[in-house]
Amino acid sequence: MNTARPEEASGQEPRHERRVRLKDVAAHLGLSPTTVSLVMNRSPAARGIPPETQERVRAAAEKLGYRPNFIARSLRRQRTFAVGVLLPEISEGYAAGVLGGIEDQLLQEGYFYLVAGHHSKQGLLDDYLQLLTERSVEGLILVNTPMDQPLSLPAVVVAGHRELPGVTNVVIDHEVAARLALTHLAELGHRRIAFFKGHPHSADTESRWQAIVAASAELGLEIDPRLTLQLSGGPVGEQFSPEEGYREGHVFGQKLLAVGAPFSALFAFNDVSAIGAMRAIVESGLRIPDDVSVVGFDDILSAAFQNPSLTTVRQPLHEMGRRAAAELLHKLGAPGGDSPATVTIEPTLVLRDSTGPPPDRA
Amino acid sequence: MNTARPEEASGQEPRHERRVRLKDVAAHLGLSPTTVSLVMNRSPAARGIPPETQERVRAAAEKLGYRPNFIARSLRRQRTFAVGVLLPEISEGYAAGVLGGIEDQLLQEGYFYLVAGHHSKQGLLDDYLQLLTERSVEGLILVNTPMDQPLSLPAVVVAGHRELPGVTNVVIDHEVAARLALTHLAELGHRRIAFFKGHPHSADTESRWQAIVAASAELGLEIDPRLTLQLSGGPVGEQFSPEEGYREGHVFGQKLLAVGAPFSALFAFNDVSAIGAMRAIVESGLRIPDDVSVVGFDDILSAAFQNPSLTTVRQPLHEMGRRAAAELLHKLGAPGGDSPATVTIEPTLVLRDSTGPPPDRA
DNA sequence: CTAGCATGCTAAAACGATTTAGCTCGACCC
DNA sequence: GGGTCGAGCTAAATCGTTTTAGCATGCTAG
Repeated sequence: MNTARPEEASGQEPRHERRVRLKDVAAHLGLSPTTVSLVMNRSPAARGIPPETQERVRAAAEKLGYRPNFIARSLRRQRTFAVGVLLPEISEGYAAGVLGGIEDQLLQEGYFYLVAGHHSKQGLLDDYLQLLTERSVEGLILVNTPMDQPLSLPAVVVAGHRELPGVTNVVIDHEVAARLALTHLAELGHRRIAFFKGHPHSADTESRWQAIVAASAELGLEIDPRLTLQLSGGPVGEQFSPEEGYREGHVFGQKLLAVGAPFSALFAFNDVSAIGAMRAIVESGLRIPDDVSVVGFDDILSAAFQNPSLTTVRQPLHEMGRRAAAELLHKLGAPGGDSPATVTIEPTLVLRDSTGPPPDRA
Repeated sequence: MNTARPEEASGQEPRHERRVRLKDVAAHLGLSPTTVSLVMNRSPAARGIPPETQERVRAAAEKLGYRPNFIARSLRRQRTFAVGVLLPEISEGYAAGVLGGIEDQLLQEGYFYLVAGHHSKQGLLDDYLQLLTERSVEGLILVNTPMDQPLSLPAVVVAGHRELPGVTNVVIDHEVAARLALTHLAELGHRRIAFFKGHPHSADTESRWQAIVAASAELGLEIDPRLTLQLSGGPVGEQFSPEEGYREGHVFGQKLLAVGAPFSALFAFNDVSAIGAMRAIVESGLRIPDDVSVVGFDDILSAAFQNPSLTTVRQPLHEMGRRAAAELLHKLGAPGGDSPATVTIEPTLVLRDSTGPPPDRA
């Protein structure tokens, strides 16, 4: 019935009561905002404030439910503790895996991040880069995102095409990947191995292929050009969707069988094409792994669910994201410090049921 | 080492030149910051400023490369154009799909978002809720995230357990889902259908099962309790990983076959358990779909890659994320306005090769 | 007695915008 | 000649912090 109090007056709607500000705490204590700020931030300058007062301040802050306004603080300190992440799109599988790792690492270190999916459109990419800068992100992580201009912020690139001055690249160790897969096949006894090469526009294609060539030489395996098929990858700049990759794998599997040159194993460029090829192989009446062994690359979820389950080189996407974030935070913490140009991540071989010894030669 | 001219002193490293501020543009033109601000924001109050001056201002801003500082603007306007997203973790598949939709919608409308993965830990959830609030997000989207306390911000929940006052729930239309799947099976001629019920702690379990019961009645199908298996789902509060779900599906498929009661179709709770069950079915010597038809739920990527490919009820995750974001933006735009308590999204049935007519009865 | 020095605080200026409330000047009216 | 009006601006407050530079006050030392 008391109408004097404003919060009573608007009693109908439970209005958002205003957030408690530093100033409110100060007023409540009869102290200055400065003092409260110093205490709350455990600033070294709070040396001069007696423990008793400090305790009073903290108690009041707690009691009033004071929470500092991060925006105001950011403005004043010129630090946002936020980084920007640019990627083609989240649902892509690859990017989502990496993003998960980025997320873990950043939040753990008290940072947040803003994500923008540019859908492989240059215009959007430029716009979002602009917007992120306006929002004062402190650094950038680019996932699977081609970039030609030099960046005005500290940056780390995951699966990037080219080298950019000052930016760190996080890449999978293709040497190890090739050696793992081919050693496994060679030890099983395979000598004639077919390959799917990656799309010419994919970042990983070239280095992976070189690693395969090197590892083959090391192991004394010969590469038969007739058994080396290059996936097309669709229109420049766009990525194949997984379904398209699967279809292409299916078609290329059929092509491979049609070549006529004998082979007992296939090392595909990625899991989706491997899975597509498996379908073609099974359809042709051959059995996996009895007649043909198949090794994929990536270790997507479906790889484990295949029948037979797919042996594959696992890209630790989460770990790659984690490292990318860690590397960026390092740059932010030590500007001008020593940042590696490249961080290589070790893949692992996941042994499943799609590989086995080659059939006995008649 | 401090010399007179700072920018000369650090000449070695091409230091970040300071961002151009509003004040700089104003000074450059001999105008006041006020004027420049009015013009740049096309404020109605800029009515009084002659077009010629406006043009001068815009030209100068362009020339100097002026970009407003979003932080400062946020502080003054008390708007951040940012929302917070809480989810268990990004790589989970479900959440990543929804996040993709959220992302599309929000960026399109000029918002950004901050994501926090709480890994199903209450402590982390509370902390991140706090942190997001401190960062002044304007609203929240909770994906697959149980929440008991009422929230202090406008919020939309995707796949939430309970109803919260004032928050909008985005849910799949289970009625439609059940009808789609069961009608399909009934039309093929199936009468004896087995079911996997969801984990007791999953948000969707109860409503989906009720919908199944209702649809069965409608279609004159009888539900045999012996053919109704409830998945366990592991420890309370934790989610099964996909691999575990797959293994559970495999085990439950075996159980189902061991029951001895005849059935010609299985409607699983999700794709991973369906895929696991398919493996058990094939291993037992039965053929899919000749002997047993299988319908999944979700349409994960692997569903299309199975052999045979899996007929499933597709949850349009992207669309659900989009709608959630749209609904939140609506709330933000019209506070106190009319927000539906529930938004239901229509699933679709994806026909593939795991369903067919039942075997002829002898 | 006074300079010097802790001690315990605070005033005020940032940070970079937006926004409210005018201010100045000339033209026009009566 | 004084008042009014509109045109074209601007001063200053504000958002909520942090941080620099001091200001009182009382004690001690010389």
